[in-house]
Amino acid sequence: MPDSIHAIPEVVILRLPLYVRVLTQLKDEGTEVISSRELGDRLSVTPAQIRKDLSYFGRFGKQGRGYNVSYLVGELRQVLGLDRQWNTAVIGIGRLGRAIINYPGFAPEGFKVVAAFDADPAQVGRQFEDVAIQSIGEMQQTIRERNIAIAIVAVPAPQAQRVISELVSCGVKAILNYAPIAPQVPEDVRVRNIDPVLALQTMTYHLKVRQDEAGS
Amino acid sequence: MPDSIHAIPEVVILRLPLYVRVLTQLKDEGTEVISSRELGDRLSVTPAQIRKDLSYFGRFGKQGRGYNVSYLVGELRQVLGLDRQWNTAVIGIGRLGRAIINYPGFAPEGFKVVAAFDADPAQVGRQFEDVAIQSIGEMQQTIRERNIAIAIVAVPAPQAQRVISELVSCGVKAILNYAPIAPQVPEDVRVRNIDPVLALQTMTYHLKVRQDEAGS
DNA sequence: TTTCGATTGCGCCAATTGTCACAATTCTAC
DNA sequence: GTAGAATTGTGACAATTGGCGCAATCGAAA
Repeated sequence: MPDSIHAIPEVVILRLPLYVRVLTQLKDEGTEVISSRELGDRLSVTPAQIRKDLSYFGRFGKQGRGYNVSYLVGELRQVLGLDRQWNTAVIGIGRLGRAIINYPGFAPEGFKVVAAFDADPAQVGRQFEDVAIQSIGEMQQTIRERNIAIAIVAVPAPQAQRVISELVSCGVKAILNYAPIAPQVPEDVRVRNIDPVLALQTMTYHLKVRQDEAGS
Repeated sequence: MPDSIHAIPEVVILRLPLYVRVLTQLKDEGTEVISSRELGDRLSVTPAQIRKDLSYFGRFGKQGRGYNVSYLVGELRQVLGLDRQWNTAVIGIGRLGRAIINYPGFAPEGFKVVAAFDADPAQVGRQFEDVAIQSIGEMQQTIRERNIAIAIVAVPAPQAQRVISELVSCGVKAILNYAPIAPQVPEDVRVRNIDPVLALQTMTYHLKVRQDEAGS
């Protein structure tokens, strides 16, 4: 159990899915073996970093040869818990929420939307892609019954913190948040924010420097 | 010019938009002054980190009092280059691309979609929200003419790297990528990826640990 | 077999990033 | 005016993260 000796840095966990993605692609292309150098080239990271990241979880490579792609991707999927299905619920069934329910990219990766909730009584009872919309009041019970571990929040910003707090009190420990806010949650709850505006705003700083230089 | 002495860590740039967002909200709520402690509480960051981050760009606070919200948000917007309009182009006008063009959240923040491109000739010429779809071949010229600094990529994964490389050769230095790939770009080009599956996959690791513990 | 080029895993060090703690300063209240 | 409470900005330190370099090992080729 090599992963129980030292705590694993969170940044490492954040990189593993990237490795999985590229390795899966390599596997589909028929590549059987890959070195940390080649993998690093594909991901724009140093080979040393890849080797170190992987070494937190085991010894997957062979000296002089590299990593067996199928084997490594399998091990990493297991490490990340991607070897099972995860049930999710979508909260907020507006344009965005409907798009999320219809998004075909989740299911093949093991993420299944099994419930949907909306505050608007007019929406309750409607059906999208096998999923019937329920009222917010039914959330706690459904989350328990359907073993929902991950919530996807797509409500308008003003309601987002309230909804997230409610999810937390339902025992949800992982939230994918599409609302443009900085949610406050207990530290044992993980939140990932999807926020294109924020992403754009982190790039303009560098563009500005460039633009200002050109102007002077 | 306090920001010219030391290079500013990239992580700091990544946090600034968060500060801007919360400060803007505070401003709207009528808060005039805020301390680093209160701001830190809202963002789940230590006060020291906020003070240090801000200190890279100037001295915005007053001892014994805190930061004037309006003033600080204005300064930070200027630092980030959010005090101007940024023209963007969307490439790939499928379901996702159309949703991006119609998304009402960009314009208020100064990001304007002024062009749209698609490889499918049947799409070319159609109009969405003031924006006429052009062929990929017209990209270079339009990017120059319309002063487009940021590209938003919403093409299917298999085409994404090719499109991104083409954008790079058109001189684009900032790309918001919705395709589930790890794009390779020169180091002077910035890419931010929007990828909900990847975000979910970074959370399951912790859920798995919890689940496994419960099982044993 | 033996040799040789390739590549891993990891100890150790370097670089980066975060936090502490405190002097300096501001505001308020009396 | 003065005292005291609050809070910034920053230098010094601590913690975290990344990368180098090399012994160990693998596979191929002769």
